[in-house]
Amino acid sequence: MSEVYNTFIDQNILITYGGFAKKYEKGEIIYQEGNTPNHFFQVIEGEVRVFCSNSEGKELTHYYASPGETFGESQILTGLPYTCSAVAKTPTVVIKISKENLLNILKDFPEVTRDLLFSFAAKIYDGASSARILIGHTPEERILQFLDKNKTDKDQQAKILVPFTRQQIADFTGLRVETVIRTLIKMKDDGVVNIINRKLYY
Amino acid sequence: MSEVYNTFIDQNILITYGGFAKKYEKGEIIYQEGNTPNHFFQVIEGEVRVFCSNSEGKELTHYYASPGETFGESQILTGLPYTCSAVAKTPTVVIKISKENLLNILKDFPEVTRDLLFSFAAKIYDGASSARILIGHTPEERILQFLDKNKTDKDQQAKILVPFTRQQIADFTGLRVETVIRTLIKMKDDGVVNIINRKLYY
DNA sequence: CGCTCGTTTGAGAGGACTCAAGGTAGGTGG
DNA sequence: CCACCTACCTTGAGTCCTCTCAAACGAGCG
Repeated sequence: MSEVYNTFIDQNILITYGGFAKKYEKGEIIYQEGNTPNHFFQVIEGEVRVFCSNSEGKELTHYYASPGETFGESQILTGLPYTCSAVAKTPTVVIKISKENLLNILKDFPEVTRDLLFSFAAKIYDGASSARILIGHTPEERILQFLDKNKTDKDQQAKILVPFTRQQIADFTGLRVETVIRTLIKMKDDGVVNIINRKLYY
Repeated sequence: MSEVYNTFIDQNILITYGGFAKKYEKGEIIYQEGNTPNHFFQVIEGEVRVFCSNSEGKELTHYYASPGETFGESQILTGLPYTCSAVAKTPTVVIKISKENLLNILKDFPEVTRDLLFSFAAKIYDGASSARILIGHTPEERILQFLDKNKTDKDQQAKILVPFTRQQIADFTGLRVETVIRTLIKMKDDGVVNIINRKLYY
């Protein structure tokens, strides 16, 4: 997710309005493509991977939700079935709250609605950036888009460590691992990235 | 866009708070990739195409904004530069309002904020669906995703006219026109779609 | 009729994917 | 301290299929 608006709903409010915490083991499914949405989720601890998969079982990562971030918001509000799955990447604690209770919060706390609106705007922006990644038909172009999107400090001249494995980059860009590896090597030769001891710097 | 939440802001409120109408000719650029966002837009008349392009100049359509729909919301709220361009597809009238004025509306009208929140949720959902289209590595899979997404009545058994040209489908799916055409012909032979007099039915 | 836009067909090349196998690092347990 | 295991990274060869470029056809419109 974009780091600009990392807004979230006050935990106390969530609990007061019927929200409850739930723990998930690593790898446990929180919800699955096709399911009917019942809850709004906010991460307290751990990390959640939200992704969708195509017919061949290839998976595209949409984003990782970290503590403080929400996920599954668009589905709970639209009521449309999940088009993505959410899986705990690490042992994770989330607060779940039903749609009805969430709507009560929105009614009683205009500032929460406002915060959420900004958070949603960031998600839309993020989604559009993801689409940008997926159209670049050159692997290099896709990877570059991905790296740029995830570069926290855009002005940083020095190359910094990219905290993703080749496989994760592949899952974000819709490429195969082998293609990512081969392309990164080419990019290293061109001086675009550094690879030191298998670690990637950009 | 998804048709579920076609919410928009009351025109009178927009005008009262400093919004103003502006006319664009067909093909005129409303904003461009890289620009700094200054306004929030709502379509009154006509149709606006929002798209981004890659280095080769290939364009990916994100969505068409019809009367009543908003666009460029995520950028005005996040303040991040445009990653897409918006162009009037037909002669178009939009209402523009500055960020400052928009924020005043949000402050004074909680229900507008709420409506916008739902509208944003639909946009996020829509964006995720677009990503789904782009990962299908078979052209048929991509086109099918696209057709399903745009099928208004999901339960409709009879095939209905698809109101998009081959080129438009190509721009939505990230494929080339020729590929779309060849794939559609194959899909016709398989009975998935109908093509009568060059018109596509699904 | 002539223009324009959309559709269609053909032939060819490039490149990402696929499958298969091997290499490397970091962590765990004896 | 070493052997093992697992997850990640790397390399190779071959196939398939989309893109590319080029050309032409069809329909709608003034």
